[in-house]
Amino acid sequence: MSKNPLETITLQTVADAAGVSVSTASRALAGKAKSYRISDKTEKLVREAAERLGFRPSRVARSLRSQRTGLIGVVVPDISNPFFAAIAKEVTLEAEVDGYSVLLADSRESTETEQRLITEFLDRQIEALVVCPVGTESTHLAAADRSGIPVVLVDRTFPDADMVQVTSDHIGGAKAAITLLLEQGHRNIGILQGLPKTLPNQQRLDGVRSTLQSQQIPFDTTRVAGDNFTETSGHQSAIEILSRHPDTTALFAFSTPNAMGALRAAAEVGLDVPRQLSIVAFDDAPFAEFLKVPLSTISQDVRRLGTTAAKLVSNHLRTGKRPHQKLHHVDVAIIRRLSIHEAPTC
Amino acid sequence: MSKNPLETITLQTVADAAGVSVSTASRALAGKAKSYRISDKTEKLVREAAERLGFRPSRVARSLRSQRTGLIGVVVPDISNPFFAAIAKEVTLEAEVDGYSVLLADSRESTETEQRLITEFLDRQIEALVVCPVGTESTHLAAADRSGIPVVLVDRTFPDADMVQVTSDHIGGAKAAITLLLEQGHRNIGILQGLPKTLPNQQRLDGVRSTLQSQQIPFDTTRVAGDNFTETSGHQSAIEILSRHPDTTALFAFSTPNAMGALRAAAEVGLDVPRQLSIVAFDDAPFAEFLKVPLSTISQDVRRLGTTAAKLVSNHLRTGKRPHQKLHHVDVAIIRRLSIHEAPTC
DNA sequence: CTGAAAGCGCTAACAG
DNA sequence: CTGTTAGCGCTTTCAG
Repeated sequence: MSKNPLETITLQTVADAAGVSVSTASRALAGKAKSYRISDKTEKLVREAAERLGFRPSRVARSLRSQRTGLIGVVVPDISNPFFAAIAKEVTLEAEVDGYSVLLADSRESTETEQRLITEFLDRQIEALVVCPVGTESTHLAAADRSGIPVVLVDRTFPDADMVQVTSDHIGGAKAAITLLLEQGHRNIGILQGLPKTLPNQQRLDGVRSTLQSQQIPFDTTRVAGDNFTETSGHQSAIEILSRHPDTTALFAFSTPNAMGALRAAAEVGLDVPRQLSIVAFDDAPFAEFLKVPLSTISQDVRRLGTTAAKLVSNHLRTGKRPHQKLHHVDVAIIRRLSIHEAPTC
Repeated sequence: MSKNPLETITLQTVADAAGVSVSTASRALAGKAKSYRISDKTEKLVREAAERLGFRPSRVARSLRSQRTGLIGVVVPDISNPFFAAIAKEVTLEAEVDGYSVLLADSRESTETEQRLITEFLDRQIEALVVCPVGTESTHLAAADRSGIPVVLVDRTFPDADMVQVTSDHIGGAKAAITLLLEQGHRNIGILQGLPKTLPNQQRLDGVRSTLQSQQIPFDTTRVAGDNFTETSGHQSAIEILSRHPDTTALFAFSTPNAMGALRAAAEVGLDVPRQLSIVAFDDAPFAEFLKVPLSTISQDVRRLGTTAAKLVSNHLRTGKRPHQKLHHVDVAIIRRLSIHEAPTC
């Protein structure tokens, strides 16, 4: 081990090289030469020494001293899911602008893991936290919130938690989807739901229910199936609903994968989409229009969700004030493609 | 500001509460009670005090003292791209197992940004770096490599840089794609390439060239077009090749978006896929089988790329030894779907 | 078995 | 205009 101990260039090294004290070196490099009335000559001396030696101040030491790490924590259930990746992207870019770095963690859809990861991040003195929570328990999040740092919840929110939250207009989106189907004469609509426990799922169900009831159409819970936002769940629940209710003429899938599963199921059962079976899905995907049956979607503005969260965090960080508005809704867009067809008149 | 200064629970607080010195408290909590022969009673006292006060050791202080941050940097060109997101995911999960956290950054396909981000990460004393580099310049990466920490390059690698690199078998994949087409009687094959400067692109071209030549078929560079891995590039280059060489019966697209663009072009020109025009694409996508024309693909094992990189890093970190093998190739899978058809006999 | 003290690299209050 | 000193919270000698 011939590791040269001189290898680490510290402020001391620079100060020595410039023939000044560490404090002067620190001030000169921190751009405080003016306010401390350091001579131009000295400043230049220090700057040159630093440059020459390739001095890079240790952010760890700086963090300990200043109690500011410049870190923002981001915790999502699955970073390989494009939806969460997009959110992470926006937060990352916005953070960078303000000189912050992002600590990323993947909770793997586990509340426990999420809790542990957040604790670890707090140990690292993150200055803000953006999380797409898993599950229905929000106490650990509330705890983080009370720790004083900005905390923003995205997507999977908690209606009665007094926290800053950003979410799509799930109720309005579901309403739009159902309205689209009703307009085409559909009355027997199956619902392929995602993770039942999540608020987005519940709100979409609420939207469906209220829209149907406002049209005097009963909301039949046996026409709802599914337990996840996956292709498998979509496939199973489509099979289930279609066999239980052969009169079904339309399906509302709560995610694109759910819709893909439904497409597969329809093909297996021998139903033609959209002539015999219309499909509309929550969530857009870049490939929706290239599908065999271009999919009509209620598209979430993912980037907007991300930028909104990022702005809330950076504003809070800059001003030191919590945002006045707690709940933030981002509009959804209705994208009509071929997968919705007039209801077959039997 | 009634911010209670007692709010931060430090080791000192715990030591005081337990009636011992900070050193004893530190040792008791670090699980070094045995080796320092601390009495069971004292240890319990400290543990209980810590528990009661909700003590959480500051990782910043610990990092400064131990010179170990437990941070791994991950830099990718675009985290919202599922390919890079998958890599980030694997590294994140593996890191977590070893108690590391991941600093994530998005270079936005800019070498400059990448360089700056890496420097910032180095300032934060990351202990390892995983990067999917942008561009053809690898000097800043080599610099990071020389800094002594494990550095692993993924996907966009540099053939002659003496660094640890993980990449798909692009040559073998291209060979497989061309072989598939040759077997179906295709002789006039167009190539829709991606970013020409990147090594994956060059290697795929190499694979195409050598495969054709081994079959005594000339490699005609006028049958190659394209400048990016995007849908737009795929569309334009397909149009270009098809008009320049109307005898083209098959296209090899270097990315899924390239293939999508080709599909669009084919539709515009009035060519039936796959009857009149076969298409095979590098890179798989989860939706490939649901497309109007299910796409045959040479599928990269993205998770494998990620886990390989992650393992290389964690092994290096654990053992302190650089891996013996520098270049790591991950096999590709050939997925036959309907988009390849026998060459039309004219 | 335990405590006192030094120091990781930096910033800032205090003192010229 | 600049230097000395203290201290951020922790770990680890060195002394008992």
